[in-house]
Amino acid sequence: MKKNRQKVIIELVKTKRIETQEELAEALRDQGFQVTQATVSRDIRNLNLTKVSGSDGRQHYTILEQQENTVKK
Amino acid sequence: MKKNRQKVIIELVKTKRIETQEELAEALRDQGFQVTQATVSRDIRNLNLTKVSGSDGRQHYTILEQQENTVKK
DNA sequence: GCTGAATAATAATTCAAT
DNA sequence: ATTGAATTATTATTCAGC
Repeated sequence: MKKNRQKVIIELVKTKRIETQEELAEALRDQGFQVTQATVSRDIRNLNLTKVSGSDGRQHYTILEQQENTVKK
Repeated sequence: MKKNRQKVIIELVKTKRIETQEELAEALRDQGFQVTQATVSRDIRNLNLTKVSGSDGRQHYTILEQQENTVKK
């Protein structure tokens, strides 16, 4: 189910250095979840993950704490 | 100069709802900065901006507070 | 070192199916 | 409502020039 997968995604992002959505999709497949990049893209949106560029220049996905100042609806 | 432009970028992101880098580039051109998407991409990396997906589904760029738990070097 | 044009790589969406 | 395949849109990078 979706919720399950998303829980794993969070774990993965926290532990591994995921640099692309394909990479994440692969990692998920390793865990037994058969997903494609399309789905990962949607999960990422749902979970509010984003690519951040570390000071070293490499980019990777991270969980994003909600920190909005401008309205959102 | 670069620093100037980046200051404006932050303002723009805070005030307007910038959804793509092209959009940001345009906004900058309105302010008198002649830039292309390539440069904006680099600025965004430098400033640690990222696209976040608001609860409503729309995505836009935001300033990202550093909130890393996993190592970064 | 900073930039743009062109390109490559990546991510979001559409559309159909379930 | 969720997903994948294919497509489109967007972003990152390369390469050359300044």
